[in-house]
Amino acid sequence: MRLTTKGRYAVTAMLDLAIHYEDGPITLADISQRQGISLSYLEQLFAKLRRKGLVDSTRGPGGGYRLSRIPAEIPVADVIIAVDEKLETTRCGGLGNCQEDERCLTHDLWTELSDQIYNFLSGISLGNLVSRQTIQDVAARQDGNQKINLDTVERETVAVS
Amino acid sequence: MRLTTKGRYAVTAMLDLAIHYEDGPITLADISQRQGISLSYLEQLFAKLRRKGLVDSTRGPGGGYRLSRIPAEIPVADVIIAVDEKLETTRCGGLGNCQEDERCLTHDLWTELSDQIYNFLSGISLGNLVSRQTIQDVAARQDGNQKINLDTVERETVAVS
DNA sequence: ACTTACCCGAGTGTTTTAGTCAAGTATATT
DNA sequence: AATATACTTGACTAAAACACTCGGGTAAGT
Ligand code: FES
Ligand code: FES
Repeated sequence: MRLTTKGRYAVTAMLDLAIHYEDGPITLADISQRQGISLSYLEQLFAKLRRKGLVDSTRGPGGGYRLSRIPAEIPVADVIIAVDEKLETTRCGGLGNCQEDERCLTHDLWTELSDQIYNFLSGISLGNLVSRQTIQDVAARQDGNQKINLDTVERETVAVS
Repeated sequence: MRLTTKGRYAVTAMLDLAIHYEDGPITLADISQRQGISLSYLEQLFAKLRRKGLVDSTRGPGGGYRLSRIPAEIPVADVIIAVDEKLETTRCGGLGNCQEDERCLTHDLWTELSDQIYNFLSGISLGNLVSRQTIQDVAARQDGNQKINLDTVERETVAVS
């Protein structure tokens, strides 16, 4: 298994989408600002999320991304797998052939661990996360900061023009 | 979290030691042969395992490594941590500061996942693994192959001399 | 027309991985 | 004492993975 920023960013971005689920399409620029993830990198991630059918996109002004299903129906595991991170800890990829085509000593252990991880992450949906108080708190802080940042930008823009 | 061959090899090697726990010191050459792990790489891993006090070493002919405690008292988690693989899935390393010194949206999720993984791997000891039938089967196969390989080497040596 | 915002592929510096290699030290056997 | 065994240490490296960036495109709204 490897859980890197790719998988973490994907879940973070999808969770942002879940939090603002009622607000219509959300632009990547918004997510980038709120979550502190580079816009170009987000584009890369959302290309995969779209291909896997987890999000729908609308182009042009007023466009953006939205979840293809309600948040409660999107397990975290699906998001991570969509961006190509495997929740697999075996060396053989489940084939049981990593020692000269036969199973190695620890194959069963890693298989059990993988199941454990997969079960945990499929048991938690985006909707589940959104309803948590601690996450609402962070979201509120981010929306506040974003507003402040926008105000600043606006003021600066005015000052320049 | 990253679970790579380093961690997997460490557990495999330690399990080999646990299986042959009653046979006195085991040489890295034996483990290398049975488990198909490069000798030099094993040396690197065992340097860490020794520093962390998981194995004891004896030098010279008849020497080798042995577990410092009985297999039942060595959890798999300890072995993985000993070779520097972190069972941590947060980006912040548990500090809760990965978004401009504040906690990010997904911090709690990764913390729970880390706990889940840690609990699973500390609940399983080398002794526990040794007692499993599937693992005994693999071990038996390996001992068989090793004997065959040794016979071959012996025959070849005789043939050459 | 013009702006917004998604779409796509290629490229790139840095870090990690998965080892190797060489030289040295302690111990046991002959 | 000589020799072989086996642990000990440190430095080194090719190749892969990571975490992005850049540049140009296309569709939709106003
Ligand atoms: S991990 Fe599956 S055979 Fe080794
Ligand atoms: S993972 Fe801990 S703050 Fe982001």
